[in-house]
Amino acid sequence: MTLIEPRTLKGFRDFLPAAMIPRERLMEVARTVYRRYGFVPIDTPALELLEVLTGKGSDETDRQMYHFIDNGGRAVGMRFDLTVPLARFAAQHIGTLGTPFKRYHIAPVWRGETPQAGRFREFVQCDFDTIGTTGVVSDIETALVIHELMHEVGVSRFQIRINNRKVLSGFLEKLELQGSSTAVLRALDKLDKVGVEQVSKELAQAGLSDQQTQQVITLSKIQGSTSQVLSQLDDLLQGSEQGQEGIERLRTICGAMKAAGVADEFYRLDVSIARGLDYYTGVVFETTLGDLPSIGSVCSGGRYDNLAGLYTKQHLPGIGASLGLDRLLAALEQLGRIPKTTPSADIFIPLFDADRINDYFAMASIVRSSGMSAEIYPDAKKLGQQLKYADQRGFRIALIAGSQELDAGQVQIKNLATKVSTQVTWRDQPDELVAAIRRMLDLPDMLA
RNA sequence: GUGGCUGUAGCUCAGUUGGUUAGAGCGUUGGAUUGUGGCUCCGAAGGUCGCGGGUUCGAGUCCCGUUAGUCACCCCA
Repeated sequence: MTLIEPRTLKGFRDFLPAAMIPRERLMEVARTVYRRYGFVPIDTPALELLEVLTGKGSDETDRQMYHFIDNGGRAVGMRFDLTVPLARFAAQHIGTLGTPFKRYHIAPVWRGETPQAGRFREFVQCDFDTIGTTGVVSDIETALVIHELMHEVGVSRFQIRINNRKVLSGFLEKLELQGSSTAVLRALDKLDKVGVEQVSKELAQAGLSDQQTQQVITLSKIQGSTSQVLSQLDDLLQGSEQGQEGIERLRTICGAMKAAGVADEFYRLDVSIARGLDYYTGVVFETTLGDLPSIGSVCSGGRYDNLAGLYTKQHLPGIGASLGLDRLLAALEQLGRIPKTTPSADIFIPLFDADRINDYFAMASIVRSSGMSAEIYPDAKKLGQQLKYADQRGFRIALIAGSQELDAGQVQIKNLATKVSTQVTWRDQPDELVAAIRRMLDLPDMLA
């Protein structure tokens, strides 16, 4: 019989424990931060009817979507983000949920695009959105959540770049360029990457006159402290009601961030941030890592006017952002920030004497009820080999007991890092065992 | 979807102008007088050189195709 070569699909990956542990940690961090701000969890199916998913999508997302005909003849697609499912979800349930509604959603999505570093065909997004309100408080909260997420994850250098689509639209309106807004925004979005010259060329190709191009470039060159940027924008957008509205909101957001204790280095007003997606209408965010900008944005989002217009007549404005968990993880890995050792439990119990498994299980049970984790080695191998395993897995304490100790109701508690060990009588006094382990863990680490 | 680079053991790589049975380190595994690990020493397993075709007396090495990774475009988390 010929063997089937075991492999995963292009852009799809397995996760070994060493990768899965930090991955779960990251999800836990995201959950904790979201809950801290009053967001509640939801989940939706991986598969949706194709018409639900393609409704709003651009040609690009349609092309990247996995879809097929199911056994009942229905056209079905796999979700490529969490926002479209949210829109459908909101249209169906907002009546019972009420507004404002703040939810988070941590789940995998699928896109059939060419994989690259930090870009996969199956990846987890951690979305959070506030729907049913246009209040600036939600804008501020979104920025604060992003800021807190990055901190809690352990990234020390990052920058949340903030812009407002209204500033851009107001500006384009002034130049009578509303029609080519998408092209202009796309060109602006990659200013960082390709430089002024290339962007100018692209703008010219989009049908802008030399003067219009010049104006757009002037706008994109605005930079400096938040107050500097705001005053320059003020000048440039005199007479544009929409533009002034956008500037005012940015001013409020930055002021509140400062008041909330966010240091200047972590955010910046950046007019070139436009985001590709067309449905953003207000504030937009993009977060890049100071130590690895090339991997792109790890957390992006923005405000939209009408989330679920395709599915309901109810008007649902909102704002949200998405943390790219797998991209962030790829970045942390490239930066060497993923710890190598993967401790599976706190306490290791070698199977010293195969005839005394009842004693080992009794001990493990005591340890586990105290809230610590314990593992019993499955084979009665030589003690040295069992300890070697414990050592490699990063266990901190071993409970070693052969028939002699067990007959006396005792066990040896050994700190694997310091090699210090003590003897304790545990039979009929489980608290003694737990206390002795705690004492052992509190001892200063002699090797450190 | 388009183009550039890469693909040798589980991992990181070496492999000379094409020339016998393809190597190293780490890891895995067994042992070093059957109750205590990380070090050391000895031994072992593990490779259809990504896959398929071609050129050649002979291909890991050259050519073509394909697949996967990677980078750029596009798009985006």
